Amino acid sequence: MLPRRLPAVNIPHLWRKPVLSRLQQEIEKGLAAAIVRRFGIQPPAVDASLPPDTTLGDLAFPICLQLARILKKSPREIAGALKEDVAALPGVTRVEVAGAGYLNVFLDRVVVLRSLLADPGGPPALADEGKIIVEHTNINPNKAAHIGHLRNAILGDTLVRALRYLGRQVEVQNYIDDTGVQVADLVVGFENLDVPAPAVVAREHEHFDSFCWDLYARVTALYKEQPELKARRGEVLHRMEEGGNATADLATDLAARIVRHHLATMARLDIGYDLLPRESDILRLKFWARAFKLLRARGAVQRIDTGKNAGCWVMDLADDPEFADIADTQKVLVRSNGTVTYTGKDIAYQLWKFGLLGCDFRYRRHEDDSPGRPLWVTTSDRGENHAPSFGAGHRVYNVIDSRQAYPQKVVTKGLASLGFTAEAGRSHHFAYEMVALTLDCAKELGMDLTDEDRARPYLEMSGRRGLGVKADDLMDLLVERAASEVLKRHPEMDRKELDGIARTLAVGALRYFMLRFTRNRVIAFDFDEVLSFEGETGPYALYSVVRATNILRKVAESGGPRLSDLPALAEQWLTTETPQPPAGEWTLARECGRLGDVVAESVEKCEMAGIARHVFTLAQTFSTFYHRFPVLTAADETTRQRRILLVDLFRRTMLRALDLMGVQVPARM
RNA sequence: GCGCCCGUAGCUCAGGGGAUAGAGCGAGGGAUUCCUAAUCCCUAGGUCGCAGGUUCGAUUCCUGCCGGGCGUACCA
Repeated sequence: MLPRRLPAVNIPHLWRKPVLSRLQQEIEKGLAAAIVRRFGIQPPAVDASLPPDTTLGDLAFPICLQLARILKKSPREIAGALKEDVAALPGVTRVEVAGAGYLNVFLDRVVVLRSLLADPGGPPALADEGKIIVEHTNINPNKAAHIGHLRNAILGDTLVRALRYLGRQVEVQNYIDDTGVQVADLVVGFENLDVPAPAVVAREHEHFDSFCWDLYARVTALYKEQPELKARRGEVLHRMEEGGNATADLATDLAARIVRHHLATMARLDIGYDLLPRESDILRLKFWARAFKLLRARGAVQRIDTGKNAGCWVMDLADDPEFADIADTQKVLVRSNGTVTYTGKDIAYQLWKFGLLGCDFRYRRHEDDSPGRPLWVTTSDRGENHAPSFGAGHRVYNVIDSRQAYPQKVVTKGLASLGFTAEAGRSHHFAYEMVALTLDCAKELGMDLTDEDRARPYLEMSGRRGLGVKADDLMDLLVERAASEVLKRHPEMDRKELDGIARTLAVGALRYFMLRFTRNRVIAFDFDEVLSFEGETGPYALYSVVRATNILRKVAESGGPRLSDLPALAEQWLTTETPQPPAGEWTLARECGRLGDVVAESVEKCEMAGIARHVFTLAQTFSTFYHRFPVLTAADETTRQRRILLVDLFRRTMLRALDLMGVQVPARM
C-alpha cells in the first residue's frame, strides 16, 4: 500500500544540528569547497559516513570513489590531493586515505566531548512549524485492547515523544468510533444473549472490556444461527446515528465504559491523550453534513442511480492514477440507506483537523483525566467554557495499520479534491503492518484451528473469532515475570518497590519489543520472544543504565563527586588541557552524540525502530566499556575523572533516549 | 487479475551502490576474590529467493519470475 519510502516528511531545515552532525556538516562543506578549488568541478553531494570502526577514523568520505570516473584519476590519487585541505578544517586533527580511496577524518575528540557534556542527548533545533496532530490508538470501543492495538499506540506515542523532543507542538487524539458497526454488534449481544445488563456486568466483572471480548465473539456466532439478527443490527445502527433514544443511549454507555478500560490499559504503558473526538459528535454536530455540502459543491461526489452502488453517494477515483490499481473505482461515502460510511466521516474529521471545516466540537473534561495530564472529550451537549482550542493543525499523522491504506488514500484525495492540496500533502498515513499470532501462540491460547489455519505461516487476529492476545493479559504476564526476576536478585526487597520495578521492566520489555521491528514487517507474535529479558530487549537496555547509575553512586559513596557535582566537574574538565580519549572510550561518546540525528531521521522516515535500535546500540557499547574500563579503580585520577564523566554522559543520554520510548529507569533491578 | 508489503545465518530480525554483510536467540567453549553474570569474550554458521539488466563496482537500483502475506466492502 505504501510507496517504498514515505514521501519525505520534510523537516524544515535544521538550523542547529547536534554537535557531531554540525561538525560533520562543516567538514562536508569544506571538502566540497576543496574539490572545487583543486579540480574545478562541482562535486555531487559530499556525504560523510561512519567507518567500520573508530580506529579507522571518526568520519569517512567515499566521495573520491565517485570522482574517479569524472576526473579519470585513481580514487587514492584524488584523496591524496584533498587530504591536506581537509586536515586544515576546524575540529579535524588528522586525515588518512584508506581502503580503495576513502578520505577518513579523525575529529578533535576533546572538542566534541566538551560539547556533548554540556548538552547530552540534545535535540537538533528546528524551525517552528505550528501544531502537529497525531491520531493513534483508535480502538473500536466494543472489546478489550489486544496486542495489535498496542503496536499502534506504542508507535503513535513514540512518534509523539520524538516530535516533542524535536521541539514540536503536538496534540494527541484518540478517535472513538462509538457509532460504528462493531458497537452495534455489542448492543445486539446485550439484547439477545443471556447476559446481565451492562451496569450489572460492570459491577460483577473487574474487566468489562474482557467480558465484551467474549460477548462480541458470541454475537458473531449468533448471526450464523439467526441471520435475521443482522437486520436488527442495521436498525440499531440507524438508531445510534439518530441519537436521543434508548438504543443510542445504551450504545453510548457501552462505548464509554470500554473506552475507560482502554485508557486504563494504555495508562499502564504511560500512554495518554489530549483529546478523544467521538464519532457520535461528528454526526450530531453535523460535521458530515458540512463536509458533504463542500464535496457536492465541488462535484467531488456523485449520486449513483444504477448498478451495484445505486442510491449511494460515491467518490469516483477512476481519473486518479493513484487509484489505477483499484478494481472498483467508486468509493461509497453515503450508503443507499442514507447512513454515512467511516471513510465519509473520516473526511469530515480530517478537514476539521486542519481547521478547514468551518465548525468545531464542544468539549468537556473526561472523567479519567489527571491534574498532570488533562484529558478532554468532545461533546454535542453544552461544552465547558474554558476548553483549550483543539484541531486546526498544520500537519497531521494518522497512525493506522496498512490494511487501511486505501481508505486513507481516499481521505487525502477528499482534501485534495476540495482544493486543499497543501493540507493533503501534510496528511501522513503512518502505516505499519499488523501483529499476527504464531501457530504456537494460537495453540497456547487454546484456539481450535482449522486445517486452513494450520497451513498458514501465522494467523491474523480476529475480534469476531475472539482470536487474539489481550493487552492487559500480556502486561500481567510481563509484570509477573519481571517481579520474579527482580526477586531472584533482591530477595529482601519490599513489595511496593518490587511492584514499581516490575512494572517499569514490563513496560520497557513490551515497548522495546513493539519498536524493534520496522513498521513494514508483520510481527508474528510469540510469547517466548516478548517475555525474554536477555539480549536485544528493553530490560537489557535498562540494566546498562542501572549499572551506570551504580557506578556513579559508588563514586559518590567513596568520597568522589556526587551526581550534583558532575556538571561542575565537567565544567572544570572542559577548561583543562586534556589528552584525546582512547578509542574504546571514544566509541561510547560518539554513540551518545548521535541521538539527535537518530531521532530526526526516525521522524523523517516514520521509522521508530531506529530509536529502539540506537538505544540497544548505546546499551551494548556501554556494556563493552563497562567490562573493559574500570572507573572506581582507574589507574590515575585524570582517567578516573574522564571515565566518570563518560559514564554520566551515557546515563543522561540513555535517560533521554528511553524517555522517548516511554520507559523510565529503575534505581535497581 | 491488479496494487502494496515481506523473502538476508538453524530461528527472529537490522542494514543498504563501495572497506572483511551485522545483531539477538539457539549451538560449542571461556570469564565472577574486581563498578549487579538480566553481563562480557571467543568459535561455528550466509551463492543476501531465482534470472536478467544498469554500473568501474549490486545483497542494495531497474525489469521479469518464484514463494508468502495484505488489500482491492454500502466493515473499519
